[in-house]
Amino acid sequence: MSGARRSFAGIDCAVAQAIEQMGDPWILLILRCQFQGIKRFDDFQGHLQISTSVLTDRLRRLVQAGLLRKEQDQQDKRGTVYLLTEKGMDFYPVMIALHQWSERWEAREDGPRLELLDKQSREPVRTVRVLSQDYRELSAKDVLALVDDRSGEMMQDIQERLKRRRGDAA
Amino acid sequence: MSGARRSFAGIDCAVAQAIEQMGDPWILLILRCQFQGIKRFDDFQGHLQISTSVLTDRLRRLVQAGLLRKEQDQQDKRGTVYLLTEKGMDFYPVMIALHQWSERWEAREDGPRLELLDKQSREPVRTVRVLSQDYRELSAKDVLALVDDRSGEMMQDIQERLKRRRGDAA
DNA sequence: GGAAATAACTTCTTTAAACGAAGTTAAATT
DNA sequence: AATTTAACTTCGTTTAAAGAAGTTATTTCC
Repeated sequence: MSGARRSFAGIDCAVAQAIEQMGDPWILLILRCQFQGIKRFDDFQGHLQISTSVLTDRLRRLVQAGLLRKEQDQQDKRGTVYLLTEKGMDFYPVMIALHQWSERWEAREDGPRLELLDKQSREPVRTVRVLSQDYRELSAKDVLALVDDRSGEMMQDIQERLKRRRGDAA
Repeated sequence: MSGARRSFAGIDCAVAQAIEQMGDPWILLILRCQFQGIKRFDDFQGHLQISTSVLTDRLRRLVQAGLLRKEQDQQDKRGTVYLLTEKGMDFYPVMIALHQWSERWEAREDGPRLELLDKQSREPVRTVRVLSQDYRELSAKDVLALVDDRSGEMMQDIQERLKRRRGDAA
């Protein structure tokens, strides 16, 4: 981004918070590499063709956000390894959901690039979905997003706008 | 982004493709609004405090990418409604996974901002996870990412790098 | 043990895309 | 007919991204 890089920190919404940290192409690509087992500065660079200054910046941000931690490489003391924290590993469902969405809608004609198999059973993993307690697949229209009373004006503002439009319109 | 806006289109990887389209804060925030039922230009602007030029651009991109479609508002013929396509609706699991991840790691001290309930049962939706066929929760280390033979050099390059490092190191 | 190589950065300059503000067009309400 | 409103477009400025070159501290090679 440029102009004046906006902050979404003020928006009282979990997704906006997440986007504040993760809504950057390089951040997401670096994390994707992590899930493939890439841990070192040079390997990120070799794979992603990212400039050193940007890579440094994004790794720093990821460490600051608590998704990665820095450690000295035990094999080569010069080296540094960037390892996923629990918070970082917990991002895995988002990454896989993104991967599967992309495979569904931007698929190459000659089949999937990458198959994700459960190591234990050797079967493909399930498609990541929003599920009910009894495992029904839910779409957006099946889900009620209940705004908590304590929420800021932001969320309630939306609901009022929509109410006004539906009710008073025409 | 600036300098020279990088394209990830060349990277032969589903996630990179997805990030090419969706790895932008405004794109994600607009889509989040969509899932909340916001459909009109002014409502996006009122909610997100996004400048008109950027909003125009991002809506255009979303239409071009096939996640939204433009239609004339039936109530007010001046108006335009932006509606989710099937591809757009299919992004829902990614959004909810992101939401839940954020609630887990950036939670406010006074509880969740938004509760997601299954309309049918009124119970909370399940946490979005990567699941095996028999519904075991899988983390990254439980999943084998099998690279297809037909994949480009990119993916295989990673595997070779890692092999070399493990094998020939020390 | 000294020289060359390598890992992981910093610093610097250039560039172009993103941002915000103000202006525009066309439809609808008064 | 005049005013308001929706949905943009245009324009100038800002600023982060890219890329190249330089830096420091190990480590391997001879």
